[in-house]
Amino acid sequence: MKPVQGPMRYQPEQFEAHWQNVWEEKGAFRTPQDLATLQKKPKYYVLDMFPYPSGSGLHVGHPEGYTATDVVARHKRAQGFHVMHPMGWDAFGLPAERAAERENIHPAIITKRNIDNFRRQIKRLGFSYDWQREVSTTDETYYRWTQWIFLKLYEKDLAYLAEVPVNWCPALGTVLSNEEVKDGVYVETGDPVERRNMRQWMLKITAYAERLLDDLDLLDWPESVKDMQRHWIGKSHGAHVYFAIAGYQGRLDVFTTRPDTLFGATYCVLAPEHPLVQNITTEAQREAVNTYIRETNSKSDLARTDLAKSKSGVFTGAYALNPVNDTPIPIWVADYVLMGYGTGAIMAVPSHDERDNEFAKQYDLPIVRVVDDLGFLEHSDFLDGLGVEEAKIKIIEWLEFNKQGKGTVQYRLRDWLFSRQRYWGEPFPIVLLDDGTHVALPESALPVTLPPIDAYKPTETGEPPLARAGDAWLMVELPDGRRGIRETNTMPQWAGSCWYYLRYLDPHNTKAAVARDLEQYWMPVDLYIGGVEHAVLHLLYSRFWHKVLFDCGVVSTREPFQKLFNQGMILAYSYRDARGKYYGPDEVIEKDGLWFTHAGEPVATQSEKMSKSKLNVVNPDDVIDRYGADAMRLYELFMGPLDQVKPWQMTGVEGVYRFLQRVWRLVVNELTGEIVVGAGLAPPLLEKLLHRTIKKVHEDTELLRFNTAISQMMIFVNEATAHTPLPRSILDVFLRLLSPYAPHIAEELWSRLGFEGLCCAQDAPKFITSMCEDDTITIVFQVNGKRRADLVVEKGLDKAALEQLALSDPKVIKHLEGKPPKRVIVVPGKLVNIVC
RNA sequence: GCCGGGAUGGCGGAACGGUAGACGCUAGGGACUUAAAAUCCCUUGUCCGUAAGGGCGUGCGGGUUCGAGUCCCGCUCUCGGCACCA
Repeated sequence: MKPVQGPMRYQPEQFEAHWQNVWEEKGAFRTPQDLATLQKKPKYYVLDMFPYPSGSGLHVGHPEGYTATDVVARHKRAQGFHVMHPMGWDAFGLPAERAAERENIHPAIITKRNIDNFRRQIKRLGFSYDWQREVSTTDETYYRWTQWIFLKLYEKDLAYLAEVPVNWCPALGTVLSNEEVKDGVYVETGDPVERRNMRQWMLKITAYAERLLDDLDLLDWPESVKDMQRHWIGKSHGAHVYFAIAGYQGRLDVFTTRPDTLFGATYCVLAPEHPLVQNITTEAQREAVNTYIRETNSKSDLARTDLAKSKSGVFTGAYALNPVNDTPIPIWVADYVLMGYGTGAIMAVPSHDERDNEFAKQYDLPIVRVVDDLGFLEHSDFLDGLGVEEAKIKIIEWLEFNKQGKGTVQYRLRDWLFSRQRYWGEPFPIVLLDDGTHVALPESALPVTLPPIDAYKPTETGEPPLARAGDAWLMVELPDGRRGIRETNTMPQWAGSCWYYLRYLDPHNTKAAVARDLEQYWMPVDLYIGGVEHAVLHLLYSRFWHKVLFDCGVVSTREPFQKLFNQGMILAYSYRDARGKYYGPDEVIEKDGLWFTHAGEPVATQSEKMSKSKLNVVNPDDVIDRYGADAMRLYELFMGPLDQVKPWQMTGVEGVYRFLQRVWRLVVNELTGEIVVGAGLAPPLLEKLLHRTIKKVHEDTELLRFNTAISQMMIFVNEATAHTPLPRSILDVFLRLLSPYAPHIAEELWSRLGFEGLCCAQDAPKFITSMCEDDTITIVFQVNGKRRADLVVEKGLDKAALEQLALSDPKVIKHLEGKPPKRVIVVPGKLVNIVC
């Protein structure tokens, strides 16, 4: 047959949308809601991380994880599971609010516009989501339950108002949580953050620190993500040590992980914000201390971090008394000690702590060694000669016995700053009373909906935007007659994404966040795929809420996400000239491996994160327009292992597109459109290859090794092409195998071949083990570990026979060079290695 | 600085301790075509050689093993994360 591309060639644009409509109309991916039906099959819950529908739409990085979960979802359905595979929108948040400000449109309208665009783009890929379960955090029917969960937190005393130093971001006009700030800037935008004291809502995540840490062991997560969480929680064992202060009544508590080095403490340091500073500073030092504190306060967090290279501090004039020997040691103030950790005060042991050492050298403070090179205590009285661990135990006993301190556990984790001074978020179901107290609204008052306001910015007096709402919204009369004003802060964006995986299970329930029996059937999430950027933020917050809900009896599992998998970022090639100016892919040409602008100027090429400023963003719409959704899906997965960072290459899309064309030609005559089906049986070798392919695709899909699964299907199609026309039995099996990966072409060819029903609704093909094995095998002959020959032999030859064959092989004889074999290693079915 | 990944052809990547480079791309050659596109076939790690064949090859240096991309020790580079947390 002449391989010509005819008029009836593979044209995905002619049928992809059609099949998407058919799936939707027939409810092919709708998951039953009725428990009796559900319980007839095992369940599988495969979840994508909740996308934020941004104004710029999707780029090709987004659908990587979505394609992976979709293949798994379709695969599991075909394996006989009820599959939960939903999609929705984490749609509260700043960008929509800023766009609203710019365009003077309500953020809800911006949000709807963005969601519509995201949904359209996602739907074009033919994912098997159950769209009847779509949720958006911004819907009243959704955030009603976010508020309800907040009430649970409030009831359990896990939500409280506190005057705390917060991360205030002037550019955003709001506070941020610790997790959102790094090096003094907001991690998302790089806007600087400063420290302020404000009265804010906090969630007591620290009360769950131990469980959040321990239960990580139950999870099938990447070890790196668990490590990041462990580090964030930052549990450390140590002791509080109480220092008396010369000439002052109060005492100074310090936290140390090295109580064993107490005899080496030569000074103490307080954080500049420490309340004792003002009390203990002597008159002689007061001015110097106040000056230092003023300087520190004026430094931004960023400057504090930058200046970390050199330490600074000032002497308070006061002396602490070392509890073990009453030695007076000076108390300093320095900003290398943080108020937010431990007690905000330390005992400095410059001999065994790098930071203290640097400080001591800078200010000429004494350094006393108390642990020798072998790790034994010295100059430490009753601790002398002990190892560090023994000494720790002994000194803690001593401190506790003498009431001079106690052994403690300290966490790095701090409570979660939970309020934001923005409009586009969930209002708190809280009323502030005249007397300064606050009360939670009853459940019947939910939802507290967002009122219309005239502008999405703070008031003249610096109050949050919600303070602009009229009295009708702001003023509340409680059932008992008391009057108050509504809380005008809103919840952070993380709130809605903390529990969305539960709402998908029962999205239209008006009586509960999720029905108990459905929750029990579906939870936990079996596979959760998303980017590593949420390793701490979302995944820690979400686990915390889940545990609270567990304690409330709302959920039945200790952890929400059993298996987590991080997809690697997709990069794209960018082109930059010597001056650093970027060029788009259309503006450059390749010549002998080097790249030039059309004007002939050389440009350097590198693969970088996609961004508008680098002119290297690839839009899935463009890819689908040219190659279709199936090619897009296949390429997303064929590029390489899912968890690896890898660059997008348009030529690679052409490769999988050509593969799909070959699949097409297995069934359709491109010139006439006729269906090409042969009579009789397939050649036995092709049949065997098919079974091996089923096996490999099945195994690789289970292990999320999609790239090698696709590669195996390519091998099959390359071979099958040589044997057209293929019998129906072969096509039947192969199309069902291909369907999870390239569902549109599978459906189209399935239908053209006149098979019953929808291809995506069929059972997965099964392989026969005996069919996966060859009758003959190739045995490799090695001489001294080097491959010298091979031989095709029957299966099942024993070691002696294989050894005989190897020793009589002419090439082997040649390489033995007449030397007698010293040793022969025979690996049946594989090789023979002759050592001489 | 600390904690994790990673390093294999021109490129993306394959390889239960057992034939390194599957599959795809790119490039070159050929077929088809008036021509081009598309498609199909062949070649494509590198060096020597007309060939047959052979040498060398998985970031670097050692080691274990009959045999190492794979395991161990010590480095280099690179990408993430954390970073005055006492």
